[in-house]
Amino acid sequence: MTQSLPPLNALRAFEAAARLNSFSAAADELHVTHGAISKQIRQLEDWLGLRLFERSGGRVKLSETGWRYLVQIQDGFDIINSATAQLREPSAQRRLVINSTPTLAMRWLLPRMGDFQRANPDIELRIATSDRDITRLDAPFDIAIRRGPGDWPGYVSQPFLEEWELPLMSPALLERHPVKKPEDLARHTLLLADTRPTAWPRWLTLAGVPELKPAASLQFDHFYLALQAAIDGLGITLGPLPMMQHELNAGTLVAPLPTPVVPVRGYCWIVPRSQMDDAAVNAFCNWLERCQAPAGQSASLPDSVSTPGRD
Amino acid sequence: MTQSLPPLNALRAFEAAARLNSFSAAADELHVTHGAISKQIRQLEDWLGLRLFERSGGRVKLSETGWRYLVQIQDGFDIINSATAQLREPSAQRRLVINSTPTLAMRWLLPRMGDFQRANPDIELRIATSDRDITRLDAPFDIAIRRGPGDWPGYVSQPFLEEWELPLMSPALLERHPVKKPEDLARHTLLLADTRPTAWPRWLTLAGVPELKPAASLQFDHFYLALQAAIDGLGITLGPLPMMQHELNAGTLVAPLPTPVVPVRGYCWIVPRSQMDDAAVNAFCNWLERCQAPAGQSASLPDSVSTPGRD
DNA sequence: CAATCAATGTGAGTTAAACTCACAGAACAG
DNA sequence: CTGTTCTGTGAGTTTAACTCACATTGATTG
Repeated sequence: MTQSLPPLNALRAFEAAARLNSFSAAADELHVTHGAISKQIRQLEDWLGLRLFERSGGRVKLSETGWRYLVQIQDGFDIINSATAQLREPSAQRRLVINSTPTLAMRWLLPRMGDFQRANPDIELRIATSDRDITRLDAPFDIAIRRGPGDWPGYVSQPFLEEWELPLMSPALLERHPVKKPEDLARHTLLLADTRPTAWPRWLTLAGVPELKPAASLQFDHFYLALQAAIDGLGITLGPLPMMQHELNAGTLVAPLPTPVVPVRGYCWIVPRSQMDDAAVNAFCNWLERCQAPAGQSASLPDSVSTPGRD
Repeated sequence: MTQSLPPLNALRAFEAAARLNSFSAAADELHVTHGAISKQIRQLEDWLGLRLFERSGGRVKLSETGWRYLVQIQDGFDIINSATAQLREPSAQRRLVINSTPTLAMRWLLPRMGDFQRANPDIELRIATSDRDITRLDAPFDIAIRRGPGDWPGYVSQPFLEEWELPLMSPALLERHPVKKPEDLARHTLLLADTRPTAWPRWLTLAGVPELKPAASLQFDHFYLALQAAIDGLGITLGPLPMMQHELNAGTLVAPLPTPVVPVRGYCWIVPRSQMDDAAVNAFCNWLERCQAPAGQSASLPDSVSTPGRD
């Protein structure tokens, strides 16, 4: 957490000077003397053990290192700043705010949400997306959706969707570069996502090829991009079922290797305990629980994928 | 920026005490006395003009307000913390890092990226997504893609994709609720995205119905979700062309009202000046510039959309 | 060229924030 | 009841932040 924070006041002086590219302008902004700024920045540089500014002839120029540092800490200060501003001006919230992981929103919620809209025309929604742990969210929400089960004190949560993973790719790619056994993946581009760092290593291990090196890899920060890349034929992703069942049924994606099918954590809705009496919240959660896809729809698989017992 | 930051040292004491739910534990962690923590938190509360903890009988309990504040400022501190840690341990980067807006990644880059892969099999990519201004990014990148033109000192930028907007919806929704003139939008759900706050007001104004109120609205933090919601038949979004031309051609989406077509800022690639000699960077930028869709493909429009002069 | 200006650097001194210490009060457990 | 643990607070101490005045440097101007 805060175990190795630099001197914060000095950091503040640095941010201003770096942004303004001028110690005296920073001094003006912070209502101190230029000498104070000069010293604070020196202090910070000494603390860090490196130079953040290049100095020449009574002028300073932000170094490359300093610039990289600036763009990062600015975010930190901005967040603190806006958190503080929000604290001072309470905002009224009128619509149901759902905070979902992006992939689940794209591939599970939106395709089915027409049903919710028709059943609840008086409930307006806002969908915000994040992979963050709910305790780390910037904005309040009525319902969050995350992988679970999890430990969320002060919240009520309930699983509503299970998940297991297996390789998915586009039919066109499969036709161009057939995949009949796990070893064939070595000739492919694997699609990786920051949010699921252990997915491929785990699958490859269970498939008996832990040392397999792909021909190439394409990295994404979010999984929904990896899924879209698979649909666009860029490579092979580990795909979640039943979330992608619709794409399998439609033939947009195929599962070339039906085993191993790796069970992973599913999804839970998470609601602040204080919101549990809200009718709209309850309507949405009930709807989530009723969304499970019918079992055993595997017509488009090369072989029949055994779907683990769900009845 | 940093104009209204609370006393940072006090804030740090608050974060520790709130996280640990104990002033004395916070004192231990920060290597000060409990009295110091008590006073710092008092100072912060006075500065803010509100109570962050509920006190009873020599015990403290984080208030609801305090909790909301905690989860937000923790992010800020975490960012500063990890920026500082990164500064101290340089990390080697090996692949071309593209930082794109999510919508452009999903709808323009990924569908075409197979071409880039085939032409450049030795260039591995990482796609990160963000709507932030490039000066506010957490992580370094080789190439950023943002709406432009913009003012990016220290960078080289080049427009590569123009854009204009008009309403898009799914054919199924159009059939269910026909749209023949702008006023008909009043019976529909409009899809809104934080990243394009003025899009609908501007379009409605140009369409001559500035006061139009939709039957409902569905809000998203990101535009790519609004586009997916339109494809899933949840409502009408303002859709960008030529980005969504493929969906129009395929009949996944239709444009019920061909005018007004609103020109908006297009996209530029943005590269740090220091990276301009990199062959991989140049290959990607050149590819971006060659990606323009062929002009005049409007077979799926109810009426022929006049595509502004592009030849 | 010299003079001027604007910028940062720095030592000594001053001020204000941060902190300690010791005592106080409250709640809980045994 | 006593002992323990926790936060609260006034007085005093320490330290970080700051000012002030002078110094240095490079750019600009005449």
